[in-house]
Amino acid sequence: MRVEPLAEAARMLPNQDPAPGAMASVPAPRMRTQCAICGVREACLACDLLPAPARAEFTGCGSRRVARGKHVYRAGDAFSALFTVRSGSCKTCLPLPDGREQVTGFQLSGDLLGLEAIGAGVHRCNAIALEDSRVCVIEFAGLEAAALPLPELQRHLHKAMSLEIAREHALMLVLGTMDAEERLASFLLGLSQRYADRGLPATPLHLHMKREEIGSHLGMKVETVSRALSRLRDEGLVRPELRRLHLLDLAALSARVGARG
Amino acid sequence: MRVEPLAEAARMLPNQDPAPGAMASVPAPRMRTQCAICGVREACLACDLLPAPARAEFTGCGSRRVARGKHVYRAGDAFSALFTVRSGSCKTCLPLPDGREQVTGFQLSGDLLGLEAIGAGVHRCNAIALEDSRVCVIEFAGLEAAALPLPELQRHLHKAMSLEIAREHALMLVLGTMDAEERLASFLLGLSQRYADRGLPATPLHLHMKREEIGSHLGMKVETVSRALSRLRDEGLVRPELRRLHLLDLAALSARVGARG
DNA sequence: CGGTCCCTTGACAGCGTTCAATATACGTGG
DNA sequence: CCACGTATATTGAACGCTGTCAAGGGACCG
Repeated sequence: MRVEPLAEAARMLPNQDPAPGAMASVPAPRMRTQCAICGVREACLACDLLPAPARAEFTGCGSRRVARGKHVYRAGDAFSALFTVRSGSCKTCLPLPDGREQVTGFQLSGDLLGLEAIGAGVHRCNAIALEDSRVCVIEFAGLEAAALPLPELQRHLHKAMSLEIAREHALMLVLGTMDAEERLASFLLGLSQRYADRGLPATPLHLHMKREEIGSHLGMKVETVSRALSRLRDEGLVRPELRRLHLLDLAALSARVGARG
Repeated sequence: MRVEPLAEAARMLPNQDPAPGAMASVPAPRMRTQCAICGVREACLACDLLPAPARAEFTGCGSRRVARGKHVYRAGDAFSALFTVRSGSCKTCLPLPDGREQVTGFQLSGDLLGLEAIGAGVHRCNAIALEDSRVCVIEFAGLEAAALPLPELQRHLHKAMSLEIAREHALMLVLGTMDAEERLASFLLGLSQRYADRGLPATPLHLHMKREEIGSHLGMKVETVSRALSRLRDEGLVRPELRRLHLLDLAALSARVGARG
């Protein structure tokens, strides 16, 4: 069992984060140059943990391109596979009866998609690519079978699911206790941290999602997102350039999240 | 694999719930008269799914009394075991640096506690009994080991975790899109449904938690909870009697949740 | 019986939503 | 390459809901 993801997980959780209040995320698996099964760059859940003999048998793993705006899966689809984001990024959103949607999360490379569907056997949210992306398809039946003789793989799956739960607890805290500026600061710090985890520059960060999608994720309207962003800009904490955003003062952003982080 | 929990899970999720908008919950396992291992009434995760031979070896399961207001575990505790509520009820809450708390959930009999700690190896929230309760202690190392040769047990665990994730997505929707009355109506409908799942009368329901705890869970202040409750009372939808609450019009409550459920 | 905790209600202020207008970026087709 | 239309982002003004502050009543416990 690699230990880095655990350490990252601990850091990302409330009260222990170096950037207090930053929204927790499922830590990215340490990147490798190539997936042993799919032959695509970077590692994924199954590829990374299956020992060589099992890998040869585990054929339920393949990669798939997803163009910007296209679905990885739709609410209502029967559940059969998990996905990991290999490159690009996605959003997951619960559809509402009136046509609106609640964005439940944004996924960067290495993040898992579809964990919410194992229990019911049906996907409950839409997963949509925010940019041209590539996902790894992991047949869940095969994964479960492969995990039976492999404690390491089983533990990895359990941890990924548990971290997702912890991440959502942190988001509940954001939605339940913070005002607009705090929510936005928390979101930006978390995103920056996740970029850094992946070896990308933590600033400037490229926002692949619309303001409206950020708002849906944070429980705010577009106008409120824009206004909060403008206030953070006026205070010298960030420099927004549409989809590009410079973080100018991480400490001040953390302080802005304050006692609620 | 029993099928009832699956059906229940599907019902509890957005867009498919018989009480639209009711907050989703992890369905209670179908009750049995006695746990085969602990000898306590009702079944639990491990007890119910371990075949007889494995059961004899699995000693990491025992029950524990928890008095009202006492902790099942505390934030910061090392993770070693999951818990199921056998009787009574609990709350889980994320502590905030300033001493306040965010209630992440209420657990009734049959519900699992501690799933959020598997990933980090450390509990991130407090679990506190709302009334004199009894919990079943399930050593996680033993459970994982026991699950290795048992696909059924493994799947059960995966489903429980996945349903927890789906439940929290639904709560994010509540926190992100609903106003005070809708949140409260959704909460009460969900609670009523969970009581019914356990064979208890769906109304009147006994609220073991304080208004303040309901508020923390729903992202509202005590006064707002009280006011929203009074409005629902004035409209003839509920009849509150302090900790006792009659649901007078389920259909109207569902309608109140409206298009957002 | 007194004290504390919990719940409810009122008045007011503040923040976020709503409605509206404007500006800018992007995509499409000429 | 330019022109146009659409989508996205920002900003302003007024309204409404929820938070805040304050007071009072009632249940439970020692």
